[in-house]
Amino acid sequence: MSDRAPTSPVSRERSREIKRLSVILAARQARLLSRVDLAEMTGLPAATVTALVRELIAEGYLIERGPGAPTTGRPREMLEFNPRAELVAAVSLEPPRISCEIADSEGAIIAHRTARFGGDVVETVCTFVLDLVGDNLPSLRGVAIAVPGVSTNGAVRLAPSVGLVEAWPIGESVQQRLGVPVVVDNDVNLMAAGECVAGAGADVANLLLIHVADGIGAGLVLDGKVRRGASGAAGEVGFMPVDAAPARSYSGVGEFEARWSVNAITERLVALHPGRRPESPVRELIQLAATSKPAREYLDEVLDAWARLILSCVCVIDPGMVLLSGAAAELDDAALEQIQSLLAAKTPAPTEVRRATLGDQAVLHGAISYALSAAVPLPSLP
Amino acid sequence: MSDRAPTSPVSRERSREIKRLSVILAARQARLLSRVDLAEMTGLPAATVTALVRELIAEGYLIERGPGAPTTGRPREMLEFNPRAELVAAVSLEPPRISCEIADSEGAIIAHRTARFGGDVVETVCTFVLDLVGDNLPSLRGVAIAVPGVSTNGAVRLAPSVGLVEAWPIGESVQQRLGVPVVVDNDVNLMAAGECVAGAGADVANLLLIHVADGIGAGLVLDGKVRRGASGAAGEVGFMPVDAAPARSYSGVGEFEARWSVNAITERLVALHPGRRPESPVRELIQLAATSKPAREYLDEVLDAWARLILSCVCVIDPGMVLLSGAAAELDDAALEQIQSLLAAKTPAPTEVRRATLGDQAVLHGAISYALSAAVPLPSLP
DNA sequence: CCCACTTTTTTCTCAGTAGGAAGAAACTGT
DNA sequence: ACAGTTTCTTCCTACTGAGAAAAAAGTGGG
Repeated sequence: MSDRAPTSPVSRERSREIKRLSVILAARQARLLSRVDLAEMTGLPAATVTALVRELIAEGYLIERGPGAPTTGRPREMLEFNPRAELVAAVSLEPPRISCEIADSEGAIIAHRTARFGGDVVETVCTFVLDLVGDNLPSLRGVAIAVPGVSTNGAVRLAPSVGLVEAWPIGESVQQRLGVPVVVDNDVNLMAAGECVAGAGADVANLLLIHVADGIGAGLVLDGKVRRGASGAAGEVGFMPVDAAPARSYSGVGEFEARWSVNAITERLVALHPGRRPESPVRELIQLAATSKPAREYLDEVLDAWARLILSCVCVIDPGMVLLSGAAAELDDAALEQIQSLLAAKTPAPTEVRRATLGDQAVLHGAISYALSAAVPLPSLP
Repeated sequence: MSDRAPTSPVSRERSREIKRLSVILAARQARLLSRVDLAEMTGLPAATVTALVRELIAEGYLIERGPGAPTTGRPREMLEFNPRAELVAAVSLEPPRISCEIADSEGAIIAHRTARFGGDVVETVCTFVLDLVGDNLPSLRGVAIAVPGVSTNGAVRLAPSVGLVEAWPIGESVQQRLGVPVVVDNDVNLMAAGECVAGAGADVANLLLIHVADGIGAGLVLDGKVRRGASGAAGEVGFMPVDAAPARSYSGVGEFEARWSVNAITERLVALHPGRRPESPVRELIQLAATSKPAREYLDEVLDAWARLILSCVCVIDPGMVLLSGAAAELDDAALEQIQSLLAAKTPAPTEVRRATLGDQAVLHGAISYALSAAVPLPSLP
């Protein structure tokens, strides 16, 4: 796209798109508002707003909802933004499973399906999306595909631990088949985006989300935009160096996550308290720490290590807000307070640590925000 | 600015600014080009370009330089971009010293002055800038002020080590006095910006610059834009945790820089090789390591620590390129190769390590790029 | 030296538009 | 019932984006 000859930055086509997007974004944010409100929020003159609103009503984006609150003067005609005018497909690839949800721009799920797949992934994704969206295809604005590895330019280069082939441009193939924009990204990045637009981070423009599961990864949002880095590997914090670790080459599993991920915590828990492997080892460890001194000491080690990981990240990017996700979201208030204290003692910038709140819904909301941003990609101004 | 009522995103004023900026940016980049080139680079139609060029010639931005290379057809009239049409003041505050340079947009210095100051900083800065710019005041596009601490929104919150007062909105005061945009930032951030536009990082959009001096700090550029973080503390990598460090509260000096900055290296060098404190301790250490086993071992420790610092940063943001500045730029090829190898063994993403090339000029070029970006601040589109 | 051809630059032209102003509509309050 | 206020719509026009045409300035061949 960027290697095409540039079109005029002030063309009538572009001007029209800018006005439409201004109104759509204002309406999407406010949900219920009048033409006067739209004029104030966008800076467009009243005559222009009238014409745009007429158009968007005809297209189903806006619905007239009757008079506003009684005041002096002509009552406002309230307009409701219709999230069903913009549908998004959120696809999650966790080989051998694929799941797909169709949601409106508010996150309400309209249809979903989960299945195993082993054939052609592009074919499967397209079939799922088309089946689920059905007659609403004209309202489909974009597709977001979550993968558990590193993606660069829509080609997936997955972590060896989940064993999909490398250099696989599924995004472009799906986009050609479906005719809408398709974005592919790491699922932790999508979680960060989701929490930023609709979760624990909805009130900030910068945040770091740390997700602890079998691995440890992070999603970084700066100025409301997910940052992936030069090779799509931003947030691979599981590879943080641990001083005492033995030197070894790249193996797909990072030093830090080898010692402090859910797998490592589970191993240690079973050693401390022989029995069945717990479903939620972090929660289990916290409970055990109340009565067992060795468990208490180990919990302190874990919290100290996670606090140092957070501190390392804060030193680099100063996000102001850190969200803990996955197993790390299971920490109780005391543990959270402990991490906050460890951090406060050494951090160069005030940093608030919160639990992520969306859980399984984070990826969906992230996918929605991605797909809607991709749907009208206004080229950058000079 | 962002709390003002928005103006129309498609107004004629805005349209005019966009066209002018498109042409100025294209000309600035190309330096010598024709109207046909301008039309191709900006997407503007030929008629529009003709009118804009006439205007910019009248204002001194462009100079007609005669026919281009002979080809079939009417010869092109070559236009040269005039960097003197855009002057920038780069101010460096290192209490008790202040220095000021006036440069054109290519970095050519027109005037400079250094002095001690102790009175009112705003008054001193304004006096310096006005004196140095003289009759060229109409060409002054902006002022950039470099400080050795953390700045947020033009207010300087300096590191305790250099002892200036906190919460000091010099940027706004200078802007009101001079009537041009003023930006204030940490000098390491300005170095990163400078290397990105005119130095070792001129061919990339993302980079991390690590500066080793009495402290250790970093500047981060993502998508061509310096990132400061939520509190302006991004890049405070001197505060990276070191596993073996004793716990202590925030003291203005970070764990990592306490052990691996120039001061620390100097102390260790004097212990290894009693004598005068060297001017360039890193260079000295490298020379000593060729003949002294303890020095060799210490050099390996330093390089390992710096490599781990770089690895920590790469895990978080994946810049693709790391520039070493200050004392770290003094590493020889062998040492650089050693860091590159240590990194390659553990990094999740390919990362190239280079020396910064601009040295003392980096802050100036950073200031130029800041001031020119601030000079025409097109508000973001929706 | 003249002419055909090519390419660049400038001028001409006009359908479309941004947005101010005026008018219509729909209320409240007296 | 009417004045006043506020919102929404229509009217109007100076301006503009950009395609097309014309003018300009070369080269190359005969």
